[in-house]
Amino acid sequence: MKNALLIKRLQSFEFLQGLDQDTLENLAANAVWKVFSPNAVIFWEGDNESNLYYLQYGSLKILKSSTDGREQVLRFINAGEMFNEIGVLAKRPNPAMAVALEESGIWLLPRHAMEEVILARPQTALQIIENMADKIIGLVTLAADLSLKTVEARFAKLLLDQAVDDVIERRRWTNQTELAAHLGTVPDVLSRVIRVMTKAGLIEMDKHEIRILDREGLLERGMIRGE
Amino acid sequence: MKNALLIKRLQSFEFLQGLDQDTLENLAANAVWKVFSPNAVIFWEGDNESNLYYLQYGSLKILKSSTDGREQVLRFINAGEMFNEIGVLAKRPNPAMAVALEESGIWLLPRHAMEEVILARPQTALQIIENMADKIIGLVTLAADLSLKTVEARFAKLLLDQAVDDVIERRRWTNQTELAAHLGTVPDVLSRVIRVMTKAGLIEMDKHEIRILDREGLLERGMIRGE
DNA sequence: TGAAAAACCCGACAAAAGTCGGGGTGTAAA
DNA sequence: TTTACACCCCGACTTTTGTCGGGTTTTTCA
Repeated sequence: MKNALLIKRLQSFEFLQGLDQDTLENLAANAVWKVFSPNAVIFWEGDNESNLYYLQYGSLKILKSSTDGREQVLRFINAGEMFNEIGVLAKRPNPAMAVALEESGIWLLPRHAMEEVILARPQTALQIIENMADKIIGLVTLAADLSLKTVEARFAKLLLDQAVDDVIERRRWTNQTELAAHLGTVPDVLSRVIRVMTKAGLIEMDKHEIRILDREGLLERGMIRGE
Repeated sequence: MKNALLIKRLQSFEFLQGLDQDTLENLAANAVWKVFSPNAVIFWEGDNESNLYYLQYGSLKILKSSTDGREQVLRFINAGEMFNEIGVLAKRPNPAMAVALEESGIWLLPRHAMEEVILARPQTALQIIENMADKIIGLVTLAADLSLKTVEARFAKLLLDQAVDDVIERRRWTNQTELAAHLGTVPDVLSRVIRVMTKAGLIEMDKHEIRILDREGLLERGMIRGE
C-alpha cells in the first residue's frame, strides 16, 4: 500500500517527529513526489510557491543572478534538508531561485497541510523557527564576509570549514565555476587565488580532492580583514 | 496600577494581537523595560541572549564588524519592530551586534514567557515566522547586492527606495559614515560617489536632506550589474 | 571514437574599491 | 572663546577584483 510507505517516510523526517497518526495521514494524502534532473529549476525568483520542499536525495543550490549572467550562490541544500519556508508560511514571493545540481528527489508538502500540522502541534513551528534562524545566521555571515573579506580570505575560510582531516572531497559539481559563484566572484579570480595558494605551498588540488598542506598559513590568510 | 498600563501596551503590539487576558498578564509580569543611550550596545555578537526585544521608541542598527574596524550594517530597526528571535526561540548565539543610534526604549520579553505564548496560540508562531521570512528576504537581497552590484548602484538603489517625493530626509545619524557602513563600503568611497552623482546632476545633498533631481539617470546607474 | 563542449590556465590590462595625507568647516564642550 | 572633535572634501596612490584574448586539457555524448 503506497500510503503506508509514505507515512513511514514522513515519520523519518526529523522535523515531523512526534506527530499523531491522523495528522501524518493527512499530510501523506497531500504530499507530492517529484524528481528533477541536473540543472532543472525547482523554482524561480519571484515565484509564489506554496509548497514546503523536503529534499529526499540529491543536492541543490539557491542563488540570485544578475542581468549580465553572474550568479551569487546563497547556500547549498543537501539530502534531508527542507526549504521554501518563506513561500509556504510567510506567503512571500521567493527572493531567490533553486536549481538542481544533480538528479534530486523532492517531497512537496502543500501549505494547508503544513498549517494544520503547526496548529496541531506548535513544537513543529518552533522547529521551523530554528531552521529559519540557522538560515539567517548563514546569510548574516555571508553578507559580512562579502563586504569585509577578500576573495582569498573567503576561500581560505571555506576550505578550513569544509575540510575533514585536511581534505575536501570534490563532488562532480564542485568545479571552479560553482565554487566561484559560492564565494561571490568569477572563475578567473578564483583560479588566480588557487594558483597563488598552490605556489605558496598552502594547498594541493586535483580533480577529486583539495588537500590542505599548511593549516596555519591558511588560517592566517583567512584572518586578513575579518572576524 | 503599573501592570494594567503595561498590559495595555502589550495589547498594542501587532504581533501579540488576539492573546487572552491570562497569557497577557503573565507576559506583563515578566516583561522588563530598559532605556539605552546613543551608541550603547544592546547585545554583542556571540551573546546568548534569551530575551525577545521590542523597540518602543528610538532606532538601532544591527551590524557585524571586522578586526580592522570596518563595519557592515545588516539592517536598521525602527520603533515598533521586534528583534532577536534567534536568541530567544532558536537558542543560537547572536550572529551580530545591536547598537542604539539614539536614545531607545526597549521591552525585554523573556524566553519562557514567549514560549508559553506560542504554545497557547500557534498563530503567534506564524507571525514570528513571517517576521523572520522578511529578514531572510532582506539579507538575501543584501548579499546579492554586495556581490553583484557596485557601490554606486547600491547607493542609487537605496536613494530610490527611501525617497518620498524624490526627497530623503536625513536624521541626525544619517551621516556618510553610517551610510557607508550600510552600503558595505568606507566613507571616502561613498563621498566620491556622491561627488560624481552631484556633478552629473543626479542628486543634490545638504545637511538635512538628499534630493533626487534625475530619477531616470539614477535608475540607470542602479541597474548596472543588477536585478 | 572523434568532435564539440565544458572546464581550466594564464598573462596583460581595466575598472572598482580602498587607503593615505592633507585640508576644510561647523558644533560642542572646557 | 578657544580647543577639540566629528564630519566631510579631495587628489594621488595601491590593492583587489574583474575582463579579455588567447591557449590547453578533460569530459561528454552522438
